[in-house]
Amino acid sequence: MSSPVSSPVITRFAPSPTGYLHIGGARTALFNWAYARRMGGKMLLRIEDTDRERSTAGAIDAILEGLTWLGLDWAGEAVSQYGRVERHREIAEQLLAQGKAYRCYCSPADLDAMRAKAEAEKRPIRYDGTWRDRDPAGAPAGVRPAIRFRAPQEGETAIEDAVQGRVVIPNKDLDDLIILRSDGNPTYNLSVVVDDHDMCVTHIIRGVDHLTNAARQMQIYRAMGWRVPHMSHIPLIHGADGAKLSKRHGALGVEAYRAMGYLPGAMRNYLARLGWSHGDDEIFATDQLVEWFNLEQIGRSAARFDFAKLENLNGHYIRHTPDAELLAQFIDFLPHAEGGKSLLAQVDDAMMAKLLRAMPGLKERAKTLVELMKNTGFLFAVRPLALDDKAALILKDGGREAIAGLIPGLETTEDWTALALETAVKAHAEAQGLKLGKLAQPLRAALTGTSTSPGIFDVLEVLGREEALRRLRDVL
RNA sequence: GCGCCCUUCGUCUAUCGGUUAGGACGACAGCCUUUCACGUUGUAAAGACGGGUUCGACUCCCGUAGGGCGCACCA
Repeated sequence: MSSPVSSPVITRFAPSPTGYLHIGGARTALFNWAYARRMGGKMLLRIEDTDRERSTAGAIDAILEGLTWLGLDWAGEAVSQYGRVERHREIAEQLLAQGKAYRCYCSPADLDAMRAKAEAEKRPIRYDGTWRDRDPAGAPAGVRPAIRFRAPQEGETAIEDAVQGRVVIPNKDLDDLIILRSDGNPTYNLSVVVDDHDMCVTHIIRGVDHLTNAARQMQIYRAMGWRVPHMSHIPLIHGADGAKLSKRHGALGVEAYRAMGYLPGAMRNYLARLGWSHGDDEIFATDQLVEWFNLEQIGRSAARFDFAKLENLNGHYIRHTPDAELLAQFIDFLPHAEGGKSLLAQVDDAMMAKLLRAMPGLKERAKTLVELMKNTGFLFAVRPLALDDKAALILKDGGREAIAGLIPGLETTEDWTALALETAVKAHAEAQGLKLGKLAQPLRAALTGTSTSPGIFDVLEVLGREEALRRLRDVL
């Protein structure tokens, strides 16, 4: 039992390990985490693995890894719901003993028939209460019964929800749900209530898809005489077309976002703004989120997932992350990126130094780490460089001559720094009566093999005198 | 079919009866410029529809339409 006075806020994230941690789940976790932090409480993690058929160890790993990547930590060990089945059975038996539940001898086939009939007669599809008041003595031999909760049939059940407001559901629309399967295993609605109670959860924050369950769970809380936690049912995230999230739209595991080069900080910021707001604030650090986060400002309508905005935000985070830190994140990211491992294998101390020096120019031009990785291409490239079409054209179209004219001046440049090189090249341009672009683009083509890159003088500097001059001569 | 929920620019949202309905992303245009970006200036862009209530509705109520979620011996 929780203490009556100023009990600490305890939230929980309770995913079922039947797949990866998808974006909706990630946001639910974020809200639970942020709220717990805001209130000085803690978030627990419970794996809802009572469905032995569909739960996998791989999914559990993916969820834990996803949360960790996102920087969302939880208090204590993750709780396995399945590990608590005995306790769940105990409560089911208790309910049974108190007459608040009863044995149902209907077979799955019976129930299918019941549903089919209801559908044919255009009646709501619900359990018809066949065994609700029937004497178990008349039970068919050899049939193992399930245990059903004896739900109130009259009146209504109201949910006081911090997000949805007061939601009232007529009890006649809630049937007698099975709490213990005929094989003796508990079902979700029973397990959740028992666990949330036993774990002293004070605030439940989850998707609205659980709203109806909330009503059934409330009835179980009442039957047990337990205190009902505060509820917040947050709206779902939809795809760009407004329909259910599909793989194309973002119903990917968070590891996919990681592989696409999004920063965890940017993800947190983006996810926080999906359904929650703090005035006109768009970009805020996680500390700020924790300080501001509340339940009142969570909206009630579903939000569409918008990659363009995520990308913009991610670009902002990349640009504003200090070079060394960003480099560290980039290195961590490489193993998760397509083609990143082979690149990582080429990273030695010298390359790290180059990457660090190139980072200011690189991060200005990347919205994702994947883009940043692509833009490091000129650093990893080996001579003679492969030229793309545009670069080849630039060199063909007077570029070679421009470079030939430039080399002597570069060779004699004492100080191989962006600043000195810029001075030298500009002086040459002026002397020859050329626009800077007529020299810069050929340099870029020869130095990077492409027509776009960071500032050309930075490229020259980062590459170093020897390598840069070699690349230039290669092209003549 | 039954129940519940939702509806402000293309998208995310602010507004908690009185605003020229604000911001952000995206779009478009300009500036900056050695490319690409960044940055910067500006433009277009919204209260689903119909009734009420009120001196006054985006805001409150009802209805309609559209959308979402739920209705398993899944979670």
